[in-house]
Amino acid sequence: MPTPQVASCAFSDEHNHQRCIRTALATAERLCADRRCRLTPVRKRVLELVWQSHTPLGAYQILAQLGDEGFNSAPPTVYRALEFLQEQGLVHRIASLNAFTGCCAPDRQHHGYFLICRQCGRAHELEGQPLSQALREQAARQGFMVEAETVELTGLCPHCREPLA
Amino acid sequence: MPTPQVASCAFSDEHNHQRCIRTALATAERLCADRRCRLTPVRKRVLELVWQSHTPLGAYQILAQLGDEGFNSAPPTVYRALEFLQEQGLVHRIASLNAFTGCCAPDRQHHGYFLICRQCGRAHELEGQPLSQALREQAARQGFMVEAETVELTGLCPHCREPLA
DNA sequence: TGCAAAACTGTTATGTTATAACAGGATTGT
DNA sequence: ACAATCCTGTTATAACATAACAGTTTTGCA
Ligand SMILES: [Zn+2]
Ligand SMILES: [Zn+2]
Ligand SMILES: [Zn+2]
Ligand SMILES: [Zn+2]
Repeated sequence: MPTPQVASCAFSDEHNHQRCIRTALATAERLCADRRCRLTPVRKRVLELVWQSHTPLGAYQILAQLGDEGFNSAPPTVYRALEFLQEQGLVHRIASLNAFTGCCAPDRQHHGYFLICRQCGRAHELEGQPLSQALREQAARQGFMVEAETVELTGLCPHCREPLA
Repeated sequence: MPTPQVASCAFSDEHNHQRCIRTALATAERLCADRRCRLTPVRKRVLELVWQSHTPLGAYQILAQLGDEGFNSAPPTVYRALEFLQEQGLVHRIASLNAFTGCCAPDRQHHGYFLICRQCGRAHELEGQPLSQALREQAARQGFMVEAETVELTGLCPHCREPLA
């Protein structure tokens, strides 16, 4: 039986996001078990907070929420949790926002490509194997060996365009 | 007669980089004159410093150099200059490095795509009309209107790969 | 079970990047 | 000359991120 997939839901109107969150956490639990790494309470809670937000969260926003809940709330706590979650492919860092968002396909090998709405702040993840191909060809022509990709497109999402049309 | 083009020279070994800098500054002067905007001394000097560096410069690195030269050296000085230069398309900000680099084709309409070497720190600008096309198609399928693109590929440049081969 | 190594967390301090807000000066067009 | 605009100086602070070291928990193995 295939893994339940969490779709990138940033621009989808009607859906039960609680379910997205539960699925994401369940997938994370399973992946960490498979990989023999530990999804500790702080790490799990950080992942949950990231998923609960409808826009990418800054480290200090996460930190503030952790503090309200009695967790330790010094910066290293949250940066360490985020580092772990990134290593496991459970969250992506969005460089142009200095913020973090849940990965919509943590059990698949991919790069995170994002459409980021400047109006509502939501970030939609594209799973971009085709893009990857085109980018790598350009790079190869220069003799460059690509190891990591940052692809972030900023603009207006379908909802935020609508009023203007 | 066409505009003299400044090539992206980050990964090219043998060239007279002083000439690159002079050309970049001359092009900037001309563009600003055409556009009736002012390439003031600080702005010009910031652009020159950015071009002089073989790797993208952080704002505070620029600031330090300005300070040594008797310019005012509080952060807003350099951030304002950089903002102007970005608006005029004379420099690009590299989000994944929090750093700035001179644009290699300021008189052409384009997005800055970068190959960034994690070893030597150099950043090579690709003028990526073809990429742009592929990216926009993906976005269009989602109903997303792209306004700005951040495309930064990190890895090893031709020179830094060589010793490993 | 007992122990050592490894992994994780707590804590303090500091480094780095970026902007807000307001005052003053230079430039431009009329 | 004057007003509007643009540019710069200055102080303060916000936002983002890591270093370094101490202590605890977990894990694997004798
Ligand atoms: Zn992802
Ligand atoms: Zn939107
Ligand atoms: Zn450019
Ligand atoms: Zn290199």
